[in-house]
Amino acid sequence: MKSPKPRQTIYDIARDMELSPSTISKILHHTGKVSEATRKRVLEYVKKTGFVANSNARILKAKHSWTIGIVFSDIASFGLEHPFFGSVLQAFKNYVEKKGFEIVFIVKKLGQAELTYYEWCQNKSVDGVLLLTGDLNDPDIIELVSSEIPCVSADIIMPGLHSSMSDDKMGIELGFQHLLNIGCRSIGAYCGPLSSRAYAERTQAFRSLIEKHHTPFEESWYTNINGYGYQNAYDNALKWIASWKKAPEAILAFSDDMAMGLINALKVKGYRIPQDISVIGYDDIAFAGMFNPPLTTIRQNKVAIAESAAEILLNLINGETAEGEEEQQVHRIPVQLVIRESTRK
Amino acid sequence: MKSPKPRQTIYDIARDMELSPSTISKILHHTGKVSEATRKRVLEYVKKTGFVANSNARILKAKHSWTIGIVFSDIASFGLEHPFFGSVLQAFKNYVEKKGFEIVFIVKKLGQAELTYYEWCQNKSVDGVLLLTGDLNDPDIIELVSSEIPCVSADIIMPGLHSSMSDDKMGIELGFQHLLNIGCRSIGAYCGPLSSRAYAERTQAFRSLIEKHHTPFEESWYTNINGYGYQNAYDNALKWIASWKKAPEAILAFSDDMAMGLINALKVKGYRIPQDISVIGYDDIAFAGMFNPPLTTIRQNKVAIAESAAEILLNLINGETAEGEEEQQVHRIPVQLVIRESTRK
DNA sequence: TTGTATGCGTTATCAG
DNA sequence: CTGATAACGCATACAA
Repeated sequence: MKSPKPRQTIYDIARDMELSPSTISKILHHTGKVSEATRKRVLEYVKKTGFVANSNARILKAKHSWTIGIVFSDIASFGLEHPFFGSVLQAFKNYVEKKGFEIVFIVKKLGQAELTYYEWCQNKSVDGVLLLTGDLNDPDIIELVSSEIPCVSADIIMPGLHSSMSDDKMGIELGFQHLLNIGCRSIGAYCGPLSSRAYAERTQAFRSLIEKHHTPFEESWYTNINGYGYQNAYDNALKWIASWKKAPEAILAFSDDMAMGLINALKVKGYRIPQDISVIGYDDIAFAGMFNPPLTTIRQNKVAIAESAAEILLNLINGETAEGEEEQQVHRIPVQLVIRESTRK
Repeated sequence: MKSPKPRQTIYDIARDMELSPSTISKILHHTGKVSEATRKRVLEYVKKTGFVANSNARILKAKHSWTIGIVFSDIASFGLEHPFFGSVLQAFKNYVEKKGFEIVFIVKKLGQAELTYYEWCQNKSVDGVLLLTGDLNDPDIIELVSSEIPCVSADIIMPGLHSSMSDDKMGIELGFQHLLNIGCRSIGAYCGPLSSRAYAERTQAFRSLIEKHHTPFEESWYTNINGYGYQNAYDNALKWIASWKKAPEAILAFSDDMAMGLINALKVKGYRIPQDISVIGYDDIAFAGMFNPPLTTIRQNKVAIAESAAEILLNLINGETAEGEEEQQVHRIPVQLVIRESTRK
């Protein structure tokens, strides 16, 4: 254990340069009037020593932290391992770091004390918040969103909350149309918890397409299950399949892991994919292409979602929101049909 | 945009209670002598208002931050999406949060300034560091590890650096023995970049097993490729397979995504898995069981690795390291053979 | 153009 | 047992 290399302060520099601390500070912040000569001199010295102002002192003084808080409530219970939101977070992180911001996970406790999200953010002087996932009805979320702290979401929609997410109506239409194109007539859907905005919207889009195209439909061809993840999808699919009087020719699964669970359950029940039933997934997670059969799926543009959210948030933070944009924005990012082999030719 | 609810300070409490700020502070920290009566009174009031001391002021004063920095250098370039390290990070986060610590990603810049890892940690008063992945030769890593800041690693081994990782020798032995048990005689290995400690160790273990068991072996049955990820593994596997004079009966792939790439390449080349060639993966990532065929693999205990690393680090931070343990510790976490269907019966 | 004084919110030291 | 005071490192208003 070495002893800490004592960190340089603005006082040290002032002493070394025979100037006052405030002059140094001014130069560092391009503020106030300083002679070109001393500015140059100090800047050189600073560059040489690599001085950077102590972060916590700055934050304390400035009352903001160049930090974005992340709400990643584990409704899906796998947090960072989540195949979709994990990717969005990574892209978001990359983007804001380029702009000089850091990210930090918002938790509900500080040391041993319990705080609400909002209190935590205040306490830490967080500049803005990304709601990656979250429960619309969580009072903590509501408090946070309706506070003065700029928030943006990559998933949920709430009055007054800016957000950026996939065009899910488009996604379901793309999938549905593809199934029609390859000659499937009867189309079912395998859906996750309706408490999730994404699943609710996809369901709505699906039902209106059924109506629009007068596709043969039995109510047992649609189901929404509780819980998340492959295993859960697999277990439920087994029961669902057993409930059919007759199998549909194709199924839209509303996430890739659900599609995988479903397909493996279908196989167990003796169906061949795609010969007997075509299945389309949603997300295009990394594994979709490695699955057997490789999944035809709706690709969400995770990077675009993340960057759009980041841009909105950074504008909000900088007060650069253009005229008329103070109103809630819901950015819809286009999705893309990726045709692989889980749908028949 | 609401106006901020002004945050309560220790002065507000002092005023309300007609006491001095320092008394409040003492009570909050169970330090110094305070009469039981006032202590009770203040504690009640504090609980009622939910006051929590401003984090940045505390850090500034205390010179430490109850924060663990994470080095997640993107040698593998997918960061949070990494199927193995993403899981380890999640488990680590869960563990330290329970103990009242937060995690934060260490970056090489602060605002627009470039810092080394060590400088950044100093600047932020980080209490300790988890090196999740990292390049042994990165001068930044070396500087950090040899500094006074407690560090622990979940992957790399360096003199003086405590670490916690899988028992990879055991893993390869388990896999090798299983292949022997099911009757495979000739065994090859598909390895990733040797600059990674894990791959280097697995290679070593593999080679000594070959010698020990006098297994038939041709040098073309072992290869190590550059780069990471499924696609890379797939592409390289195609070439590798073409280089064989004769195929081995079984292959140890040193990660699950490599196993998947390899298997899919083998299929393209007309081999059946496991009838023609048995393949064992390594990691047991979430998808291993969903793959076709479901992967026989060596399961790394991600949670145990993370928690062991967290415990070591927290002890270091609290100075509770037991006698004799100041020396470098390399905790080896047992792995487990998971038999599925990519190895023949 | 530069320097001084003060406050950000805590905590630790030292009187009272 | 309690309270004033200083200090953490920086940034700003104001004085020189």
